[in-house]
Amino acid sequence: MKTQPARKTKQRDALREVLERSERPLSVNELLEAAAKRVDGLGVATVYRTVGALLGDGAIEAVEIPGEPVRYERANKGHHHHFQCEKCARVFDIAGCLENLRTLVPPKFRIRTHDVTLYGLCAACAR
Amino acid sequence: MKTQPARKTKQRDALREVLERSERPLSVNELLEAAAKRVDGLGVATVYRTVGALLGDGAIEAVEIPGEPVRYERANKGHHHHFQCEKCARVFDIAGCLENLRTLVPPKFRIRTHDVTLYGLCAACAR
DNA sequence: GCCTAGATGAGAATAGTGTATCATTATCAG
DNA sequence: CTGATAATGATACACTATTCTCATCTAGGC
Repeated sequence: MKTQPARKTKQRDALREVLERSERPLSVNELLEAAAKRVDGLGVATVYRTVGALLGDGAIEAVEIPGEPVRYERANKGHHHHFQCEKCARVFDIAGCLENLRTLVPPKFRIRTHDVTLYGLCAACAR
Repeated sequence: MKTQPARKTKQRDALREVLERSERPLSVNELLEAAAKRVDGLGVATVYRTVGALLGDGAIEAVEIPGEPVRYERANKGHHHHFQCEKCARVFDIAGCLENLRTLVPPKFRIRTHDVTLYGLCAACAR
């Protein structure tokens, strides 16, 4: 998988912009759907290719939740975690993080990263 | 998916026992591999069926980590989370949990559950 | 405007998981 | 011991997510 040699196209612009403007992580399908409104006939392959390139550039990051398709979001949001609504299945960012994680593991274990995902109902679905 | 009408077989015993004795969550393949040592010719279908029944009984619980096959572990361990070694890919239990999660989400959101997964090197791989 | 290599889109191909089918085997009540 | 029927195992099938192929299109240097 090599870096895309760069050429400005409307499909890439559309995808980049959708990702840039979204306040929550989007799956490939959500991306396709949203970007297809701007570029007619947009295909999945292009979405995958562009997402791959953006990941390579470090412009976006993957958000993985078990049993769910991978979602992507802007990389410049700082450390945060996610919340998935059990009703509408959308994923939201949540600010902040727990910092006493180190204390949880046995002494010889080395922690490099961590994921925290909360599940429940989002504001819209909770009423 | 209905409850299995119960009949004692060596394959079920083997699977139940492997799960019972394992100190860490096991995937279907790990289960198959481990139980096949006791019951020759054990098939995947039986593993899936048995796991399904045990889940239904509440005897085991699913442990899901993004991009990884689902693992299963005894349900009577109490609340805890998991650690995955980035080298050997095994998953370990970690005791304890962060309790100030409620403070992280916007006020209208309702939290029902949460997952915390740490990644790094296990004691064996860290040296 | 022309040309070429990069980019695209449609669909085929792949990979990983889990379920359904069905002939055979084995449990266990009587 | 025997028979009814649940359980098994091999395999086909279904699904989803992602990659590949390749003919066609197009951005952009000249």
